Amino acid sequence: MTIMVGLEQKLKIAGHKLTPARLAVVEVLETQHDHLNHNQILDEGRKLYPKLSRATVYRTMDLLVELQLVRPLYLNDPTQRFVSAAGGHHHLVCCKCGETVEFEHCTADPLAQELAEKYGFQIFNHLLEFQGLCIKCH
Amino acid sequence: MTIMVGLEQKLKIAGHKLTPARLAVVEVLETQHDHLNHNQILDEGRKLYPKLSRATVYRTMDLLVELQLVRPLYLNDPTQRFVSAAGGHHHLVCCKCGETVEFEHCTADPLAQELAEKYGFQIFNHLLEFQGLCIKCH
DNA sequence: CTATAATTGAGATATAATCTCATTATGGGC
DNA sequence: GCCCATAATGAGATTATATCTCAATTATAG
Ligand SMILES: [Zn+2]
Ligand SMILES: [Zn+2]
Ligand SMILES: [Zn+2]
Ligand SMILES: [Zn+2]
Repeated sequence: MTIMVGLEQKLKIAGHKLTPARLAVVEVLETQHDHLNHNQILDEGRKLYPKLSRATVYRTMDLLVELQLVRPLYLNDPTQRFVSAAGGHHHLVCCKCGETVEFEHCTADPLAQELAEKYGFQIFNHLLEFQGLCIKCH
Repeated sequence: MTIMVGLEQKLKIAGHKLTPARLAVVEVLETQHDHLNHNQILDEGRKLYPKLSRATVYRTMDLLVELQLVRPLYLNDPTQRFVSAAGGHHHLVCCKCGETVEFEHCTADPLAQELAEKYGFQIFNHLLEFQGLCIKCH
């Protein structure tokens, strides 16, 4: 999640303690790829800080979600995964084999504007996910 | 999921047996509201067919997903929920209180076309979800 | 009606998420 | 630098969700 820079700063500014456990989690998010789930964050985090506990991973991710630095996402298995909360997230998912392609070009922003006005929402980001069959599966 | 008509027919056409357990699940999907999870389908289904087992609910939903009559979705809790696979699904979700608004107008279709060509996907439907704060939470 | 293969239910098992509570350690105040 | 209040932690128990196993049942074609 290399887009996720300065998580440490942001935690501090928000008045939270910079404990080794949190720093390990944050380090993982900043250096590893996107879409990690709690277990993967735990495993990677323990390489940096072996005492790291599962509960702390869950708690730290809750905190980061609350601060809107990160957001949860489900792909093709029943675990919650995390991506940067900045900007949109765009997937093409194959219903059969689960292959996932990410794409960049997206037309959601004008719509976001419109919806924000219509419903009084303040919109930060979005997920646009297309389901279908990949080239190998049809 | 009142859009979901004729599930029964479609199961039969696809060569699957019309057992009372399946009929109960299908009846629930056709008469209750959207976004039910496995547990809710089980509870409702048992009102129609008390012997209905949890495993059969999971299996039937797997089958309906495979036949692309229904598709899974995660909202603000860790349970898989189901909506009609027809057309798109469009949400505005409040990160704080979880309030979910559904909207209709959507601009994803031209993009779907473009992506289908670019990546060789055959696209059936999509999910467009905006995250933000609802009017009460900001 | 019968044969057969698909389907089922019950419960065991596996995996994911949450909770509890005694212990530890950060960071502000001095 | 030291102390203290309080936030934060870790270990393990608990709960919730999902998957698997297998003997028994049953829908349907013929
Ligand atoms: Zn595929
Ligand atoms: Zn977008
Ligand atoms: Zn919906
Ligand atoms: Zn749409």
